[in-house]
Amino acid sequence: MPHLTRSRFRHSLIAVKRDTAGLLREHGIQPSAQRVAVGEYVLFTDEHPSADLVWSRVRDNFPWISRATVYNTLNLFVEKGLLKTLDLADNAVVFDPRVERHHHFVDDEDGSIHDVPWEKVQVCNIEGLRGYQIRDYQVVMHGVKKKR
Amino acid sequence: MPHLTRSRFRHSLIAVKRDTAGLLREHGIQPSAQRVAVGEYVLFTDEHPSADLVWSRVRDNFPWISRATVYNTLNLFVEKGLLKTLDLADNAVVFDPRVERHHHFVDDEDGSIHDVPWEKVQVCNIEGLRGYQIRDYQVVMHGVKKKR
DNA sequence: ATGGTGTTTAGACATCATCCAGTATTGAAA
DNA sequence: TTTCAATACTGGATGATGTCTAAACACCAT
Repeated sequence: MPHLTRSRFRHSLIAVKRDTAGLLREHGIQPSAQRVAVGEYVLFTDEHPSADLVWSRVRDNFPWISRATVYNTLNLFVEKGLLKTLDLADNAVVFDPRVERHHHFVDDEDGSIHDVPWEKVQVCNIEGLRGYQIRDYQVVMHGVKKKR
Repeated sequence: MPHLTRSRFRHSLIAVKRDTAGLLREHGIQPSAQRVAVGEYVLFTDEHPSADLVWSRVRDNFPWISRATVYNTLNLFVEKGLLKTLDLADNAVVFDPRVERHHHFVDDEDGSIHDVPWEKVQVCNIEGLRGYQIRDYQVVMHGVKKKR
């Protein structure tokens, strides 16, 4: 299961920063300076950023990068399987570097999005649905984080 | 269960068209001509329209209605519980007059959205999730409609 | 008629995302 | 190392989506 392995690898902080370029190359992407800069942020964040948030974050270290490049790069990463897009709330697309299956919880107070591991929740009878060829599915939950 | 009853009522074609105004009034909305025109389309459609599609559809019968009025009316309907918004795909908010719980299937080929009845699919162990206070949830499926 | 409340309107504005044409960079071949 | 073709980057234009505002309008009670 290459995806799971890849993901675990990416999330182990030690091996990560120094090899973003290699990661891009493995996915058939020429690692330009701009793409590495975008990748170093977006492939390792868990804040589910919008495209413009990515732009803003990357400019902290790379002030001259253009908006079009960030959008192009994000779309390229999605096409090559490094990112997924989520359409969950706020009529804004956000990006998620966890490409393996998981569910999502949306905090309606602050709009934050949280990953819920695939095993925590089960969906039953979905194979029995007539008329649809299901390629992917997830549970989307809305609510608020518990105070504790 | 007032919601289910209300919904079934609304979807029974006979009782419907002649009483959109009454329906609005029951929900605390002054039924102006524009609001009734919007309601007669959006409260009985199953095509999950975006705001601008609503505008376009309503203008067929009501050519002088303004865009702002359609947006205002849709937001008012959501606030008063006649509609729900969905953020499922295509970075555009769409509206759904089925306010009772149900799931959604998104056709990735043509972008169409289909309602899946609540009973067809079950979600297990969702109450056991720690850290989240869940107010609402649904299963979102992606794929293609079966040819048949 | 008058005034008050609430609604509608057109257009301005803001944001999100893509497209385009010119420029720069890169990698491979000579 | 130089050249060239392919690829990538850039700023600005464009389009789509959504909100806001101020003025006009409609309706109702006085």
